Amino acid sequence: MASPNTLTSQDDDFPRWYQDVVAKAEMADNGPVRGTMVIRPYGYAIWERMQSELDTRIKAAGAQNAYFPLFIPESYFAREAEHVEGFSPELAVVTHAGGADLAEPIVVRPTSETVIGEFMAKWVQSYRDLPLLLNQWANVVRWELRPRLFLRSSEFLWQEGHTAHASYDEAAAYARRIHLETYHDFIVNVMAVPAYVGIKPPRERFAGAINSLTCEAMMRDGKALQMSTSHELGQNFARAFGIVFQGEDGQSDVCYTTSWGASTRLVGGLIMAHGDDRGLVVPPRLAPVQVVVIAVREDDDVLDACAGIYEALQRAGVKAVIDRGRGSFGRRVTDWEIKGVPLRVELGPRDLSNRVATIVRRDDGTKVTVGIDAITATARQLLEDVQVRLLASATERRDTATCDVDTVADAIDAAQTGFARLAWERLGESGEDQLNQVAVSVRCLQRRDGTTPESPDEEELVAIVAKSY
RNA sequence: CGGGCUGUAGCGCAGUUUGGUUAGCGCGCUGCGUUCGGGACGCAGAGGUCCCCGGUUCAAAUCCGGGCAGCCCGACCA
Repeated sequence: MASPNTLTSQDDDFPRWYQDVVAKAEMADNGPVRGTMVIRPYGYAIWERMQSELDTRIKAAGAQNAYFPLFIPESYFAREAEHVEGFSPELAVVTHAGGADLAEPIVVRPTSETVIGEFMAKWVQSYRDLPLLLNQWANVVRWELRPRLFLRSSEFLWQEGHTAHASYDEAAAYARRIHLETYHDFIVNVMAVPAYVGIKPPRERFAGAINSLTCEAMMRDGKALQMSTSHELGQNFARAFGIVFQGEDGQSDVCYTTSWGASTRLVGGLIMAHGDDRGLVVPPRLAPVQVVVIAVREDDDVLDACAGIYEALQRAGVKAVIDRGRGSFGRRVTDWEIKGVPLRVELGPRDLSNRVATIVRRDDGTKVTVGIDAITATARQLLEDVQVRLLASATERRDTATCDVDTVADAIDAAQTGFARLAWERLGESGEDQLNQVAVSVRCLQRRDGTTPESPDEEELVAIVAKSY
């Protein structure tokens, strides 16, 4: 087994454990439908935890869940010029249904600004209807040229938020709030992945957006992965779809809209940010299973003791499962390691007679022997330690692989192994061209203190430059 | 669409250069037994349109011609 630097499937370095645990390793064998992906139950359990954590934060930001159609009339796309231009090449279009050719082709949604815009126009009449804060959990389809497991599959699951506001400032503030309080908070505090926050340079923006905010993480091979985006759409979509409201003064005005999303790509990001040669490493706050209680042997007394430990853990709010001791010990241990379960409690007859158990950490492999009565307290403390250590070590890896440079040539050089940081005004259009020619791009623009700027026109911005997935 | 490469059992591969009994190996799978404190072992089994079509030949996974599919690097991108 090799390090999980990439999610390619033909490579000698391909970590085979993805296939066992998380997803079907190669894209699903699905005839001419290329690049679809099968997520196995354990991988999906991780995604469900991501959904749950994100959904809580989305609701805290006031948005409500809703659902909109999978099929979108092709004409909707034509209404926003940049949007149609950006998405046309990757649309899957239905031209035939119900045994006949359709009068108008139907697009399988690649994202839902257009349908949701259509409905927002109906729903918004008055300033009293604003802000309208919607979110949907859905699958979308993008016929990408080169699919990649988890990172760019033809079909993927995500959450897409869509909001309409009465003013530019309010819309911008909301996009920023989602960017920081929903996405960045989740990525850092739950996934334990340090992410650079910032805005996209104009050429990297979402098609139709006036500003795109992004969280960019570094994978173990030094490449960048966009973990989430939040877009200020200005009045572009609102004008195209007629999302208009009457203000307190009686005047009609066009709304300002936002959209924002995070996808199953996050599962790929998790694998590549924390995984090691032994398999997945899932941070405790994200883990569907935080502690596995392993019976070293299938023995009644041992099983009783395991059940007691399990119940005590559950009572303390720890997500635990019992491995009941069928099969060889080594094999079972390895299986739990591959799944990245943060802690395992090993208990056998010898331990039982001494009233102790061994707790092993997945992240660094260290073992401690503790009295049976102390297991819950120790486990809770260790879970906290693991969470902290994962973020700290990922941050250290990222920081040592981020170089400050002064020239485009040095940036390209640094981007071969990590990130480069240089003054945005040093780069300019021509610098960006030079980067793009060698598959390097500006991932985001930040202020000098690392915070997210309002626009690319702010003074003294720095560009984070890297190769990306 | 450019540049590389590959199609043989569920998965990973050898065999193809130099055509030759019944097409092999590892993992996985089924059964029985012994095991079980770090990926166990023995024995017995199941499992194949050798990508497709055509040609050469006594004989084709192997040679020739033509297709098709997939993977990797690039353009596109959550």
